[in-house]
Amino acid sequence: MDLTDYFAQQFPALMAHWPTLKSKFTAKKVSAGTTLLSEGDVATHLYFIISGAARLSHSSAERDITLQFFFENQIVASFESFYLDQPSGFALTCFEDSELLVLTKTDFDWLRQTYPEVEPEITRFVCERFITYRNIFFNQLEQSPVERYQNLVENEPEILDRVPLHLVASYLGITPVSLSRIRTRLK
Amino acid sequence: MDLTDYFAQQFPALMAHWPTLKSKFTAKKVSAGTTLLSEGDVATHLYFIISGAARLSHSSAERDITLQFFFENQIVASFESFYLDQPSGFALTCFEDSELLVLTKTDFDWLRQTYPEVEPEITRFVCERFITYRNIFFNQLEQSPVERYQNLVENEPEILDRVPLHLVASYLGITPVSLSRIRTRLK
DNA sequence: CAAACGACTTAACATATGTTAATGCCGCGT
DNA sequence: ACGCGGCATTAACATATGTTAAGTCGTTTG
Repeated sequence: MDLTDYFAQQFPALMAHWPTLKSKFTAKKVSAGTTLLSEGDVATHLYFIISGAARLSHSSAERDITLQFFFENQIVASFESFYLDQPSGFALTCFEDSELLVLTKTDFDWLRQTYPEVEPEITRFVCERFITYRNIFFNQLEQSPVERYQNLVENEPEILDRVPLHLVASYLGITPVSLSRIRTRLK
Repeated sequence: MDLTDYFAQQFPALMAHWPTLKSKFTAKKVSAGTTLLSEGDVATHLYFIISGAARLSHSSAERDITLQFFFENQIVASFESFYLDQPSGFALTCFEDSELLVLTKTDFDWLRQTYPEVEPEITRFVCERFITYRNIFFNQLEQSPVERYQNLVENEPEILDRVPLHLVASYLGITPVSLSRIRTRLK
């Protein structure tokens, strides 16, 4: 799946304007550790990951929680911030060297206004994002760390292959020490 | 604040059609313990609380979590289910004898279609609900039970006055036993 | 090439929570 | 009036987690 496949799937009506849309994306290379968006800032860019990996996270005094990982051929942004022009509750960081395609909010808004027929697709996409967030939080609330780890092994093994364990721990909402204990316990 | 004040505040454009809107509401009395919406069902009604109290909750095998309490002069529903026609992730239950005004989804949709100028207000309202949920979940994730209890005492003392402690515990994401210990510790 | 750094594991300790169970209190209904 | 049930508190116990610290291994870097 490449960028065109992604858009064809997520935004069929928008895809009709692909030539225009395509020209709005600009390429960008960043090194591991680059922050694309800080918590509290309003998102002004949307990214498509050509190669590399990013994480959406939320930090407090005590913890650093990863909400989601993003890899090749995925769109990533703090969508609710990008869409609503609200300060983001999440930070967005590349944890591998990455190649990105970037779409500015200005171009995005221009597309929305120019092609109003895509509006429902965008609304639907944002609503689905919110539902996704809700499900992520439900998992955190209703499952134990062990259960969450087992789910990860079952359903998202690619994350374990690719993401350093201390970030996996933050994804599970526990410390790296605790994750290590869980892994030995389950051996 | 009564129902008209509430609508004037939340939906000024909708309020212009108040006489029509008013006639769509029907009164309903329910006794404590009545479930207005079960988890997994699609919300077909919106409620305005004249008197009494309700809670929005999510149950799993292990826990029963209260996300929010609602009292007099508040609109309550599983908004994301009502708006998106999706199965609700939450149950809605009255935990006191309550008098309600009820608006059906059918009438709600009729209002939306008849007065399209209110659509942005509704979208905004739903987005704000999502942001509210996000903040509730953030609190659960980043604060300790003791901190959450202290926040409650500080910012929502009316809940402690009115809600039985075992429900307060479910609101804090802990067991009644643990809440009781926290309270004695803080004395 | 050696040192430094990052990632991961393991151990030891303190602590808070869940669980289960017993007790007391209060209100409600028969 | 009496008894039952729901609610809250308290105690005892098991357990998982966080914290701190130490140690290993591998890679990067000067």
